[in-house]
Amino acid sequence: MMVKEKVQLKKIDNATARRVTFSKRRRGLFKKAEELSVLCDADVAVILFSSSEKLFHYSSSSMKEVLERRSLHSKNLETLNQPSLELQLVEDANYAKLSKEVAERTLQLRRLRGEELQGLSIEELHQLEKLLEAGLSRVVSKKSEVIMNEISHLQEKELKLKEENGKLRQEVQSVLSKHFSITKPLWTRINQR
Amino acid sequence: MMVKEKVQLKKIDNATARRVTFSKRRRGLFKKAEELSVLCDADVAVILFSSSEKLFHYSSSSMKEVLERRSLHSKNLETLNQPSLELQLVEDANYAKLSKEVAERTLQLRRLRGEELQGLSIEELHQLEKLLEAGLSRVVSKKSEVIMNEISHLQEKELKLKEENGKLRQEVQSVLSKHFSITKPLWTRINQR
DNA sequence: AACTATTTATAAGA
DNA sequence: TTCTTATAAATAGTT
Repeated sequence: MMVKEKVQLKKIDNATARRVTFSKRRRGLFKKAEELSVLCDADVAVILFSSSEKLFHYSSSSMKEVLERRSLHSKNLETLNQPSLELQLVEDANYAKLSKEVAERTLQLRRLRGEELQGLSIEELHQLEKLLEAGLSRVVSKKSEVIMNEISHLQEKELKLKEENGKLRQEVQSVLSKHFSITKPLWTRINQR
Repeated sequence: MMVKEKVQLKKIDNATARRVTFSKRRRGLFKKAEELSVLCDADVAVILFSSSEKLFHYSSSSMKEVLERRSLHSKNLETLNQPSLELQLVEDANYAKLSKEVAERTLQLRRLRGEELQGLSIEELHQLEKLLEAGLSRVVSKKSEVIMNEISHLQEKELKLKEENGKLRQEVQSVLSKHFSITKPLWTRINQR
């Protein structure tokens, strides 16, 4: 169909449809921006990020000039530590995105700890439960694995030490018995240590 | 006239008409930007200067604070718009901090899901296990609570509906028995519904 | 990417 | 500026 009815102003669920619409409307938006800049002699800049974080931008020729003049100017002045408006916007947008991510992950962590559960539906709580059960099961089995490894490692060590110990005793006994006379009872006491 | 023919893509000569068109198309452009940001989950910023150098801008939520801070700070875009090196460094530090936080939370989330467990000590695995058990217990009990609430809510509804139903049957029975003669067996059948 | 029925934007007039 | 309305332009869903 072709625009059968008003489009609902909400995020398009289907990812493919969303990408197509983004592409079409982006071109439309840039075109409108261009027309506005020409018809009304205005300076226009449009900067946008797709949901996949890809950057697109349009700027009218005079806006470009302004931006470029500015960054050239600042380069001439001193170091190049002053980013262009455009670049700055990109960085700022990234910053905002990061903040959002921190907030999202923090909330999810709190929920996994069993906090902030008010308002969740039964289905959402169920999902959380499944996630926790799966995680718990993996953690427990990893813990067992590590513990078993540790135990067998210690057992090996013990064995080696016992062997060394035995050898040392034999050497000491053979050396001492050559040069000194030591009674059997003394050997018994030494070997008890 | 009302758009009798295609509009020529050139600067509008008449100053009044140009201002009017600027105002109308500016609103149109901002609307399109808003729609794009909502429909496609994109971040959008539009900045424009009228031919009289007046500043206008639109930005979707995640770019908003940024752009607004900027335009407040630098009413005077030509001169005072560049942050100091010092300020820039502070911002960079904040950015680095945020990145680190995102990374930390992401790792912790993955570990709670039972991923990325290699290299953890027995004690750390044990802590993780305790955390998951505590979270699971809280989530399960919250789920029970929500389910019990839902059930008692539904039971209340059921009760009300049954009461209403009973009243309606009585009314119908009383009206009908006044004006018609209906046998007991028929009532029994009706009441079985 | 092209098509097209609809919706949406908007130029000029009031 | 705002409203109206005829017309141009954009575009959603399909091919």
